Amino acid sequence: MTTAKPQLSLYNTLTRTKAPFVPMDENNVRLYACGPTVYDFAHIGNGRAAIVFDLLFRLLRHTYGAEHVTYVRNITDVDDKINARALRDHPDLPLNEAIRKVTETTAAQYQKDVAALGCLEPTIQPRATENIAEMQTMIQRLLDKGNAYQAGGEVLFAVDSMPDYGQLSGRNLEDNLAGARVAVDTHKRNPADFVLWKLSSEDEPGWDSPWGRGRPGWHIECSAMSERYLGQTFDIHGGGLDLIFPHHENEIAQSRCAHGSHAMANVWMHNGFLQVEGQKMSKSLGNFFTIHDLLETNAFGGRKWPGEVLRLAMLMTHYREPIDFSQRRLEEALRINEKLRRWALAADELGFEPDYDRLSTNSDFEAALMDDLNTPDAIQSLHQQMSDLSDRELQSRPEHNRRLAEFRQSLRLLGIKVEADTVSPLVREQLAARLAALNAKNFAEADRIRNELAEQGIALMDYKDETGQRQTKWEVKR
RNA sequence: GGCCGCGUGGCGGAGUGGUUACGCAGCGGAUUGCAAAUCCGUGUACUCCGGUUCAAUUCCGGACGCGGCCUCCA
Repeated sequence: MTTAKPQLSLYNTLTRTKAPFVPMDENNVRLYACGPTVYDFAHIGNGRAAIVFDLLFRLLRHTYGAEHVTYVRNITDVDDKINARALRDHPDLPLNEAIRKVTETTAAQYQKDVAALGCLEPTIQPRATENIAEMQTMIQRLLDKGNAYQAGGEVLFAVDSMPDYGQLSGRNLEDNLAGARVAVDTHKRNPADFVLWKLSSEDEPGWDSPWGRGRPGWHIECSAMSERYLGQTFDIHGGGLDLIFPHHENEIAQSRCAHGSHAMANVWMHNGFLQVEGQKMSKSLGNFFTIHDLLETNAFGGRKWPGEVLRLAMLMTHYREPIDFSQRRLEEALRINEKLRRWALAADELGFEPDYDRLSTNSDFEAALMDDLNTPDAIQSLHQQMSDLSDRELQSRPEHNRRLAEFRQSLRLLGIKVEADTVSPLVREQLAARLAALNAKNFAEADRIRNELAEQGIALMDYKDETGQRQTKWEVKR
């Protein structure tokens, strides 16, 4: 009996519908996600985006083979916020040096943070500053084709030159004007026109160009880098909901006009926002948390949170829905994670190969993920699997091992990290001493040791083995 | 003002035109020297008002509430 492999379906912001995903080239499935602007620690909202597209990356690798997927996530290291931060933090250094210091340390911190959240490294992580020439080439092409013009010391994209501008966000130019919040720049032909290149003053970073020493606008880098690494048209482009307009809309405008193409990416995916304890996360409300805060400090809920718990807390909700990030939610994720860990460690003791392709996951689990990354449903399957695994009758059959391996693979596909803990030799001695006390029915001594270990965060679980001998399992509390 | 999305039991959270989601917490039980872990059992639900339908939480319309974008933003 063979069951058809579930077909991956994805919700496409461009069409506002869910549809089967058909890659342009099965041997090179291409994904681009907007990465961080490296001027400060990434916050947990950034973390959610990283996790969502990492999961998609994992799922694509699982489906098409790890070597057949290219995932590009850019690092934006040109930005006026970076300049401001450099001036503030390193007033004594020359600007370029100060900027490099800011971008390098921030980028390194970002890599560390998202790795802790269980994110794989993307295939390519290009930096804007390493792709200035590509941006200039694209800008020149847009000028040559009449989609851009120079005015007021800037090169601007002319939205009127693109008849179907606004497709992604579902808004037309009149809608935008109705809001009347678009800054009125007299040098713009249309108030919605946006900057491709702007001149830099002496004390701003800049690159020489045919239009003078300056720096690129915000949107052009993604157009240039995605073309360089993924081609003029590629499969999937992702980012946060807030990027739909103007960022992604403008990327599409630049790329399609420069290439004369019908599409920049076939599928556009956007993850939902998160709130913190029911409120919008903002520095002024004092509920702004970085990934680093959650991982390494007691700022949120008075304790540190393991990366895999944060990841699970995110995946408990479908990626397009809003999340209310709360302490209660993290506590629930922590509990679920402990349970997942126990079964995963049981599987690891049997020594299964950690190889995505060699072992299949549970089919219900996989079907859930293939349905537009329905992670809550996938987690439901994990609960079902654990429930099945604990069935005595199943445990007596060889199939139990296979099911255990499937479960382990499911967790891997989700990117939930599980690593065995270790304890010191001293703790091992205490465990042995306690077991001896138990066998001597010296419960007072046994409880004393148990309490002592509990204070170190080590929880004990007594049981009897097949021969009726007392045994103790331990667990490091997280 | 324009555009987009959401409203499910104490909490988290899928899904469906008619049948138990699931989990966390709670409660009861098994087990345990006591615990912990585990297992078994268990209550509470689909914002409101219309419409379509034999039947709506599920489709349509409206109201109310919440969030996002239109300006830097995951």
